[in-house]
Order: sequence, then C-alpha cells, then structure tokens
Amino acid sequence: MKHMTIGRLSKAAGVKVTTIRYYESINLMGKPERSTSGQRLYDDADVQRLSFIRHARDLGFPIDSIQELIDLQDQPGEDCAQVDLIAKRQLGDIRRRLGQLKALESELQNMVRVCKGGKIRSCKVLQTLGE
Amino acid sequence: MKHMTIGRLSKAAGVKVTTIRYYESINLMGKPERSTSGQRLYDDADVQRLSFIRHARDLGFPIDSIQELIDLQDQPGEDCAQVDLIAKRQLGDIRRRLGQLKALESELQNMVRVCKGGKIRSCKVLQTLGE
DNA sequence: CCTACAGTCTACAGCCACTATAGAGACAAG
DNA sequence: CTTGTCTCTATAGTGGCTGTAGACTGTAGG
Repeated sequence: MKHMTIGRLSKAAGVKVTTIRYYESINLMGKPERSTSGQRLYDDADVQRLSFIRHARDLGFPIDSIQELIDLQDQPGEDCAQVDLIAKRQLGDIRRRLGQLKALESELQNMVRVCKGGKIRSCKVLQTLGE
Repeated sequence: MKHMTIGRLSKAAGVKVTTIRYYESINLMGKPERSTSGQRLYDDADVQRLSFIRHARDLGFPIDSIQELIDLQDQPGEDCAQVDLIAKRQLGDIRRRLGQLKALESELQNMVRVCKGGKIRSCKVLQTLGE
C-alpha cells in the first residue's frame, strides 16, 4: 500500500524533500520502505506524521520537543499533563521572545525617528549605537 | 598606550572573550597589537568599537549590517541616508518577526487553554497539531 | 526505441553567530 | 615557588536546515 514517493509526500505535507531526508537522518521520521530501485516509499500515515511535525515547527517547537510529543502520542492511555507542560514551555518561550522583540522595536523606532537626514558625522542613529 | 588585555576589554564592553576572538577571525574587529609573549592588546578605541558592535547585535542587527555601519562611520562627510536605510531594514525585520510571534502566541494560547486535562487519546493540543 | 527532463539517490560542505573543548603557555598574588 | 586565573591556538559542535556534486531512475513525447 506504500506508493508515495518523497516528492509527493513533500507536496502533501508542505515540507521540502531535503528536509524530509534530514528528518529521517535525525530519526524524527522513521526509515521508510524502499522500492526495488531504492526510492523511499510513504503512505498516508507518513503524511499525517509529517504534517504534525510541520505544524509544530511552524509554531516554533524545537525538534526535541516535537520528538517528545510524538513519543507521547504513542501512549494514548497516559495523562496529557506532559503534553500540556511542553506546550506551556513553548508558550513561555514565545512570550519571552515577544517581550524582547518589543523592546528592540521601540528602541529602533526611536533611533530611526530621531534621524532627520544630514551627514554621517552627526548621525543620531550611529551615535545612539555607540553609547 | 595599548595596555588592555582581552579579558579587560571583554568586561569593559560586555562581550565574551571567545566572541571577541571570533569577531577578529571574521574581520569585524581588526587585528590587535600583540605583547612580546603574543597576547592581544587593546585600547579605549577598541572598547568603543566593540560596544558599538554589541549594542547593534543586541538590537538584532546581523553582522553584515554592522560591518556596513562601521564602514559608513569611516566616511563622516557622506549622507546618512544609507545608515537610515539599514536601520529601517532592521526595524522592518523585527516587525515582521513580531507579527509572526504574535500569531504563534495566540494559536498556542488557544491550544493550551482548551486543554482540560485527561488522557492523551483525547488531547486537544495534539489534535490541533495534527490538523 | 530514443531522447529529454524531472525526480531521486548518497555524501558532504556551508549557513549564522557563536560556544565548547583540549592542551599548552603566561602572569599576578601570596 | 606555587597556585590559580588568563591567554593562546586549533578544531568541533550547536540548531535546523540548505546547497552542491555526481550518479541513477522514471516518465512523457516523438
């Protein structure tokens, strides 16, 4: 039943071919079956799994966390507290980065706003950076 | 007059010793004088330059842009439009990342909020990621 | 059947901005 | 003189891919 080449999987899940092979090399995706000529063959379950990975990556989850989530998925009877923890950790991480970026934005905005043109000698942007 | 060891420069500018050597290796910092025993020697101008770099890095400027800014600094008679452009490019970059992060934050927040505990089988977080 | 051309294969180097490690030599304080 | 901290070079590793080279495979059109 495995009929999908890596290129089709790539399109189905929205992940580049090279990235899929990379995921295989770090054991995030399992080793697929091969055709007689050695080409990788996938099925719909692989599309599912890869889409899961892509969505998590889009949300900024590091590969390690995604691996944890996948491992947890294989134990459907366990409590989901661990999943919750990983997601909250990620949310905290994103909020920390948001805070940093906002601070950067306002400082940069100030710098740029003060600039009224002129010569580099009297450039406010460069002066601010040099402080 | 050059008397400062790399460790002192490091403290003065708030940049790690190894990072200073890295900056030298990519020509962001020039090659310093050396003592007879081969230790690097710096002066106050180096503290200035390194502080400039650090501040720009803290604001997220990539090394390439910092190099451009430093090159521009050495032409005090030129117009500062180019400086302005680099800063605005950086501001645009930060705003783009801010937008992305905000979107991630709200999606993650939704995911986490929906989770009411329970078993992994029915975990909303994992279900959302799998979509 | 032949030819193009797109897709796939492996293996390895490169990206950014550092960080870590190893092993050796230098210098200041007690 | 010893101890401990600094400094030196060179190299490899980090995360998450991306790019390259060179060879093979599969498919569509003529």
